[in-house]
Amino acid sequence: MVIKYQLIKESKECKARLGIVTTPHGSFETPVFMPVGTNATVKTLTKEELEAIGAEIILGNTYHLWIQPGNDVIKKAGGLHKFMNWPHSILTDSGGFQVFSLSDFRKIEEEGVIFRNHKNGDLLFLSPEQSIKIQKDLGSDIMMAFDECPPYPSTYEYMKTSVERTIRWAKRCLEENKGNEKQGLFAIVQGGEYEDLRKYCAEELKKYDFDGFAIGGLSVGEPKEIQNEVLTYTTPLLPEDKPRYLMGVGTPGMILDAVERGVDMFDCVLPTRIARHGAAMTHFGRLNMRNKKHEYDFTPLDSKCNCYTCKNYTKSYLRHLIKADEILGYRLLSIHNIQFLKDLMAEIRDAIKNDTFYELKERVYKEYGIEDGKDF
RNA sequence: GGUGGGGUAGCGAAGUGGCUAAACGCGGUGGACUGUAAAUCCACUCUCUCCGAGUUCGGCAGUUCGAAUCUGUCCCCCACCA
Repeated sequence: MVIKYQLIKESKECKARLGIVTTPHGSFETPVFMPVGTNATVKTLTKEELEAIGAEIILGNTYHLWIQPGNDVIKKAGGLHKFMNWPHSILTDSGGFQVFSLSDFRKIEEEGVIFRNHKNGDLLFLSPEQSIKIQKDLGSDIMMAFDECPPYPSTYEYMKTSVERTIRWAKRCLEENKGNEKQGLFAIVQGGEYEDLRKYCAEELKKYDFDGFAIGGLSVGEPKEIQNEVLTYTTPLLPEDKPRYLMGVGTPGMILDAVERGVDMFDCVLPTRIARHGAAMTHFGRLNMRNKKHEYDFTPLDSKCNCYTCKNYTKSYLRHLIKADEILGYRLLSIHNIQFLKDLMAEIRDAIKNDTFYELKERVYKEYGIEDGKDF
């Protein structure tokens, strides 16, 4: 296996687990949060800043890099690591999510998906083989299988058809990747809110030699209870000796819920996106830095945070930067928000180690003001 | 002093007889954001006892059923000429 997973400890309290994932570009402890860097950049941040935060693995995106600058450019640059100057691990999403999120126009066929370039309207065709070819050019450590991410809600009939196709596509990805000793490949379990379909999908995918397993099709607008329910019955179906990745989840409450059910890896655009929208994630809940109440507040963003931003700047200054639309404001908030989640993950790992997970979960829910249906 | 142009909500700026409490932009205030078409999007932004009502478009006086829009006059600003 290109990707190694070492299980360090299972929680005595719940399904949470502590592990170490090793890729060709390094290893990191899990549960882990992976910042999203779609366009070969974690928006606004440099490699040094990400390293200072302690990020060990980031995401890139097949679809976006395929249409710009083009996988050939990145291949010639020596791969995505060299291209973007990130010597640590990279996971690339397959483009499957863009089929879901991007286009009004798309036609899903057995062979692949026809859809339109969101920048210039060009007709594009993405298939499992094409996605893997691009990801090979990118040279990511972990590639994702090309899947279909069906919307919520979808009918059982549709979901069944979709899941069966996603399984066939996963096998084609595996076939296309045969002999690749440098990159790992994760399969994606779909099935929506239908337990038997999730089970079927997981059982089928488990038969093949994937390096890890993701749970997809969640965080697409379904209620939190459904997400938890799906995780409760899906995660135990996944191999214990491989990493488990919940795609697209990144609010503190949902991360805790998912870790509790045995998930190891997370990614989410939330910290970087809301930073650019002027919001900070703090131990006291979400702060909208545009708000007037921060005008004369000369204390740090988050008194419990030791990030670069909190060590050096005040709320008043950050509010000023955001209101003045100064780039530095968005950068400083991005640094803080990623650090915030990074630190939360460290706390989670400690809590698993010490079997104090529920204590932590309760505290975080209370401190962050997480309530039913409202998570950050 | 003369000639021309102009004074509209916090600012800029449309509107030139009824459909106008008045487009739009900025600013202001709040909200949203989940495998990134997102430094984006949404709402509110004259006053009030806010379903409804009341005062507005430099001031005053008129014309009219009805005026930000027409007339007179006064005040102020800008440009050019003396």
